[in-house]
Amino acid sequence: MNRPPNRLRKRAEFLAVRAGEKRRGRLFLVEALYRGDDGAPRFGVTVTRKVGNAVVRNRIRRRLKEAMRVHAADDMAAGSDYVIVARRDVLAAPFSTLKAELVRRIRGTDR
RNA sequence: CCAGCCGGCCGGGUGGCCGCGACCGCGAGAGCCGAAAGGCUGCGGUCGAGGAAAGUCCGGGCUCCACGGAAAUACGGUGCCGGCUAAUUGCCGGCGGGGGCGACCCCAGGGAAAGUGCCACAGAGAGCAGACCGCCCCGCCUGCCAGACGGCCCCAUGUCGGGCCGUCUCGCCGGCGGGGUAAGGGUGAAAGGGUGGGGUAAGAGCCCACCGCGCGACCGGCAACGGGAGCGGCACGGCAAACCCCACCGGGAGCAAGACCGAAUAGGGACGACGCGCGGGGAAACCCGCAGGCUUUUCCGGCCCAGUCGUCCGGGUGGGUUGCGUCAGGCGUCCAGCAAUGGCCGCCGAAGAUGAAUGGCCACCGCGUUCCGCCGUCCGCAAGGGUGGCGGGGCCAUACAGAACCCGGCUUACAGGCCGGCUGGCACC
Repeated sequence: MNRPPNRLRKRAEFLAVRAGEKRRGRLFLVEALYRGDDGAPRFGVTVTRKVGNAVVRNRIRRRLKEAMRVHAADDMAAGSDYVIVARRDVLAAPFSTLKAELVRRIRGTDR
């Protein structure tokens, strides 16, 4: 549970996930795509420049990474990729709210 | 104590739990991902964002490209003088101008007497100077006042007084025409020096004194520049951030530079194997005719008609490695220098990511601010106020902002705070 999940590294990988299922939420949008194998799940974070300057974007990405690592990693389905498109509200939201929202959206497809 | 000026510095700390990246050591030499190149996985230690990492505005290193050297032209940049630096549009020290009582601050600060151009609006006139009002002179006209002369009339008949008319002269008001005048009004960012006196019809550097201005022998300074005997009645407006002239500097692109490793697939080349519809021309390339195929079918028209497989080679893309942090490096003593800076010696080693590490959560302390109480001190008759200390409570725990090849500058943003020097006031000794 403590090991951080694998990350998406290439722009092509992010673009591929855009074709998958989209789940909108108050704090962020989650895109999910089943790759077709049963390898480890991966995730990535997208924060556009519209959200804020570099400090703001870094902080949002780090909070989401930490929330994924600690609370939501085990909820991801094997063989699936997830992209979290963050909104500015992630910056000020309490950490407990953030992790609850993440768990809810990640589990969304599993049923 | 109050008000202010300048310079330098900091940009929360400690701890706990869970994580991330790089390097080094140990272990394993095994497994996993990948076609390959290559990458990942264990344990321990060390290190891990800023004063601006920002804007990407200058300068340099480094890399590649171009180029015989050099110079010139074009284009771009810079622009008081001297120094410093690898270098600059940077920094330091001076000079000049402007502001402030002062500490100090600000300045795109070469040439307008090489030339061209512009100076809107307003105003009479704007670089040729220029008469709108005003002032003055001359001429003419109307009116008024005064005087002189002449004529007529009144009566109290005067060496007196009064009235009317005409002519002339002086003055004044007004009008018209001609001329003088740049002192005044008015316009403007700017109106061809200022003040006073003389002078004049009125005025005017027309003349004089002082101030200003220009030229300037000579003196000081490396220079910018400063001082200045004497001379000149004054001529020369501003804009070069309009063109321009002068002096100096500059080849271009940038780490997505560049170097290396290196697939699948498509395409290129070499070799080999199999194959190439018929006829004519031609050495061949190729051309013509017929046959065949495609264009839904017929005609017409158009197009196609030699490759396929195997091995090897070379280039490029995705991907990966490198470039990549030991340097114009930091700190300190001493020396030279007003300083920027330079030199000697000693010590230290300090981020290296690439959808991009340096984090998440929490506790305590502390800074700040505000309120209450007590104590000291100063002002005050008092009420009250200023200031300092201690104790307690509340609030907040934070600004601007995230390395992306490196370095030196500049500019911009910034909660809160610390230190030093200086100036002007007030009080006390």
